[in-house]
Amino acid sequence: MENAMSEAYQGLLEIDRIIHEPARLLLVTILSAVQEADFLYLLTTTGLTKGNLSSHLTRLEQAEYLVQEKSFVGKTPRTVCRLTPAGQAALASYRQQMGAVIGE
Amino acid sequence: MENAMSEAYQGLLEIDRIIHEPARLLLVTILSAVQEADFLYLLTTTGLTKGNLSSHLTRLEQAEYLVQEKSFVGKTPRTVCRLTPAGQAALASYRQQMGAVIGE
DNA sequence: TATACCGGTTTGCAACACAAACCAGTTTGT
DNA sequence: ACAAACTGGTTTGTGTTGCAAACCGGTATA
Repeated sequence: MENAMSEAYQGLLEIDRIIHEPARLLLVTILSAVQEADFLYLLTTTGLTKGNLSSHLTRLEQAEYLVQEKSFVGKTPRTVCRLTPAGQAALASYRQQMGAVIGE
Repeated sequence: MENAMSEAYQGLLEIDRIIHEPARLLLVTILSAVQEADFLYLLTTTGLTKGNLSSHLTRLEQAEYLVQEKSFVGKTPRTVCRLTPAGQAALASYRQQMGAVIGE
């Protein structure tokens, strides 16, 4: 039983760090709920600074967990973000792993 | 509902980083199950390197989440670790917060 | 007397989360 | 018309920290 335990929990050491970071977990959790959100919406709902938000979005984009689509609304720029299937899968997997550790 | 959501999840940004770190979450999870464990037991069950294990234990000790009691068994040193009440409380609180986010 | 092990700790470094400074463009004030 | 302030972000600088490797005092082995 102790062996079973340690094997079940050791997965923690390989958990997805991209998602595990609290700010990004917050972002992907929000995005998984609303499908689509722009920079300013994420800025106010998360309370992150602009710099932080920008860099976390970039990191998630590099991981191909989300896409940022840049456009103009009238004359002001607008960035809208959406999770990719890979991002949704990564979040689902993370939830499952963490659920096993903290939960039941 | 979106407001309720964002408020519920924003706590993520203040989550306890001491516990949140995977290696330490693994350690406190194990310790919460077995009450007491020595360095070598933790070394083999976690698969951490000695250096890593040592520094994470030190960090948890500084946070007063665990105590390390050093003694000698015959002529070889032995370090046994046990969670403090504060440590148990911190883990319980962490589980609750993360459970709320990942949805159990 | 080396040599290798034991039970750890300390050191060195690359990664990174964060905030502050910055930037191109637009609107507002005078 | 010109400057100042605002908008929607990005880039830069820095302190922290997670990690592995080197190290350390002691003990058993050859």
